[in-house]
Amino acid sequence: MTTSSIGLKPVRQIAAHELVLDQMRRSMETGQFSPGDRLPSERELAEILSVSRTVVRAAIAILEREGRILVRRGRGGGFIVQAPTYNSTETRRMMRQNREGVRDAFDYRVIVEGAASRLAAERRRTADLAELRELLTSMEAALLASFEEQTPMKVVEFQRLDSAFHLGVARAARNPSLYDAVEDARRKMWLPVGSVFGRLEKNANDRHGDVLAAIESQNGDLAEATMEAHINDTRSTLEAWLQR
Amino acid sequence: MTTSSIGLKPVRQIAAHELVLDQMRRSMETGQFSPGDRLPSERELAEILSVSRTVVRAAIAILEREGRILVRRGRGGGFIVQAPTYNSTETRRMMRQNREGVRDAFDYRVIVEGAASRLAAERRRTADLAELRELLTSMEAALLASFEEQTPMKVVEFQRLDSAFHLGVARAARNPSLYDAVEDARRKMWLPVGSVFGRLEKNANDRHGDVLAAIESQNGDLAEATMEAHINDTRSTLEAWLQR
DNA sequence: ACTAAAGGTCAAGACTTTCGACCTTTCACC
DNA sequence: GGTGAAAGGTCGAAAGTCTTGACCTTTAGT
Repeated sequence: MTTSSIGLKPVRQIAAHELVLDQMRRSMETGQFSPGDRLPSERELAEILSVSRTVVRAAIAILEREGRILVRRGRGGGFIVQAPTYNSTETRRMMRQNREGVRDAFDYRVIVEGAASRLAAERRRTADLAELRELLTSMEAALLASFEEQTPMKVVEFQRLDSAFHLGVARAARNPSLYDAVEDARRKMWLPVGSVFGRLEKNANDRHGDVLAAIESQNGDLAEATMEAHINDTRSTLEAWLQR
Repeated sequence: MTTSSIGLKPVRQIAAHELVLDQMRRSMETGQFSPGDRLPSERELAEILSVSRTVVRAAIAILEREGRILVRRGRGGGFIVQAPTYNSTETRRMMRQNREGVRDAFDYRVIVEGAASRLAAERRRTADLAELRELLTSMEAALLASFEEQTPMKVVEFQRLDSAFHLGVARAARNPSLYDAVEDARRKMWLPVGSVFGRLEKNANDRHGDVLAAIESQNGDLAEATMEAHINDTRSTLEAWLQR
């Protein structure tokens, strides 16, 4: 008879190149490197990440196959970040088959981002407000620009700023675990989803101003409620898009 | 000139035996194995965790050095879980030097466990209630027993049940990310802290009943508020203990 | 006393990662 | 236009970790 031992699951050792891949993905997704930027050179990356070049190359090879970066040889070459190309039909199909997962992901976002917004209202400093305000104006600009010319590039730029704004709020909450949770929640679901809309809605930026205002006024309840409303707006938009 | 590249941190590859160690610790801390229990045999563990015996042994060796398990050879031998021995003076000193970390950890617990309690109220099924109710009565019994005879063993038993109760609430919320967050929050801070109190307060179980009642009545607001109050009670107790 | 069930040991081989040397491509500058 | 520097590309040896399987030792139960 084997012991039932629920709770002990097989461990999966994570290869060094997978860890590297993860970090590079994250750095691109959080907008540290935008489309067109060059990543640090192979040798620099190996140095920064303290792994061998071999490992860096393994990660790079995967990103290249995915089309996420372009590899150019020779002087002035390097790894150039490409705009992500999502297959919206595919994503939509996947999400339709996983309604429960989508719901859970949004519920989780509402919880952690709502709480982050509340704490941010209580703890924000002047520098936080300045940073968020700047992101807000950049988003306005990006949104307007995107209506004159709807390129994927513009959409990506807006989403990069959107991510930066939400993470900025989380940072202003000054709780490391909570920040990680927010980052995690966004990575898990929002990035693939968000990038699939393809074009921006006119109201995409409406709620951000309200959130910032609530944080500025140090009204925790309001800040939480506004953020929750914002995320639930997005949820509705997504659900409508899934119905279509 | 080196690229600044903030955000790309050195990756640390995690050895298989560390992953195993982690799972074994978790399984003991969440009360799947209590002091006195025998873990599955070396060979079974290797099978269950799909690693080689060598790896299992590496993890076991560490747990043994820490006094967390006792290794007995021969037939009828095995790995026997020991009651954890925390050094309360040491822990207190560490926590005094890290007040901010303690505050953040409690803030995080309030957020995720409060939210879990709310969702649990909305989604709980009959089976959840039965499970929680049973844990509650076991806790009552353990608490009473601990007053007749304050052994470390009794305290550990109560804490095991306490953990099971809180995780049970999180499970009833039926959101995997949130469950992980609750587990994480408890592991990060509460287990070392909780086990350091040394003896149980008479009111240690008072709030659990209220939490369960609120969840039973499907009153989300109340369930959240009660859980928050419970955790903040604990926070106060801990802070008083740190002052002493 | 024997046997089965446990932990303990060892060695060969596979796989991953590191390190260092060298090759090839490309651009910028002279 | 040549040349050098800066990039990616390739290779091979050595070190480290993990797997596998065979075997040893200890101990409790029959």
